Amino acid sequence: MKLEEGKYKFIQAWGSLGSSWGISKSMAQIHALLLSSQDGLSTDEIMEQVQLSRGNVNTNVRELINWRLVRKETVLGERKEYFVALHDVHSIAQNIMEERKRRELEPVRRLLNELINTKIEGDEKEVAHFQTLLADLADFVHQMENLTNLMTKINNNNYMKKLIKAIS
Amino acid sequence: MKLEEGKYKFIQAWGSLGSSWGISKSMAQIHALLLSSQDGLSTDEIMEQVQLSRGNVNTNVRELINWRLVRKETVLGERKEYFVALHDVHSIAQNIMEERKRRELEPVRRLLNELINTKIEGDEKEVAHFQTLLADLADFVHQMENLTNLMTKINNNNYMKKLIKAIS
DNA sequence: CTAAACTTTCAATAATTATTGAAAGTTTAA
DNA sequence: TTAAACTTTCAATAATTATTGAAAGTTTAG
Repeated sequence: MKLEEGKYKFIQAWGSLGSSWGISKSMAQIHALLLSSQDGLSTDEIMEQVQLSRGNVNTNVRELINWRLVRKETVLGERKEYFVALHDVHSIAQNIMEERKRRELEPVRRLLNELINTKIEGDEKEVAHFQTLLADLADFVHQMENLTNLMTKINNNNYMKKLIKAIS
Repeated sequence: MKLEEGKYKFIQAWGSLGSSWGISKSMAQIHALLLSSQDGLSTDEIMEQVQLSRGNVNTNVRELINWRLVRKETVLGERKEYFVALHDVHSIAQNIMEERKRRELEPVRRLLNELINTKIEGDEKEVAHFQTLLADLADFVHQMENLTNLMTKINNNNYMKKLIKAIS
């Protein structure tokens, strides 16, 4: 298989996988393209290689920058911006985990805290059940946050990585 | 706040959070309703309480059953089916992690393995970069799987839970 | 300044995904 | 059997989300 063919396959597949990750196809495709390119690419190069509109590329590249998965790079003497992916898989993983924590866990925690701090009236047994549910969920969120932190530790520590493997 | 109001709030909020989890709003709402009800509910009761069509409730309840988050229950002498949520938060978490592993990680692994097992031709340096990327991603997927397994262990082991907290 | 070379925005549109509800299917009691 | 009491399916439709592309905005060189 030619390299171009491999990259193409990777980009397309990453795109459709993106959907099941709750990430837009374009964003995933652009990310895959930048991951597989050692050097940075310009907006026009991205547009051409993944066949997307200028607006789409602009929006999704900026979203990738928000996720800290891509950064801008400028070449001395050129006006154009080039975009380079973060290539270290551990850092990629860490940034994705952190972003997910922020997007998925924090809103849940806000909701739970709000309800936990409200006095609830009604049938004693049912109220107790509901409050137990809230407390358990809050506990779970907390545990997930711990796990995310652990993940970060693993990335920075090969010994930790082995420990995880050993106790898993 | 009245219990009904609290439940209602929880159900609505869980529904919109569901979207950011890549789960349909209806499924998340039904799940929230069943979680907050100690006893099982029939299709008609669910329809009424979350204001959804029969088809929608049927589809999403079955999806919740697929995720192992809900089970059917029958009452002796009644034809109707009742649906009960799994109420143990640790088991819920475990089932969600496993389902996500199956849906999100396994397809990635398939893709990576396919590309890793293909001979790729092209500029030596670029091929090397691409293959490093594939290998790194495969390693990451593997690590995520380990982490999921660890999660399972934590659920079943309070000592482990403390250990995680300690090393995080 | 002005124009060229870019980047960003956003209303319109397309694509995808979720939801409905009526019809078909199934099970059980009599 | 038949009919009542359910559950399931699925084509039509609605709702949501992603994408386009042209216009507006910004920056820099001359």
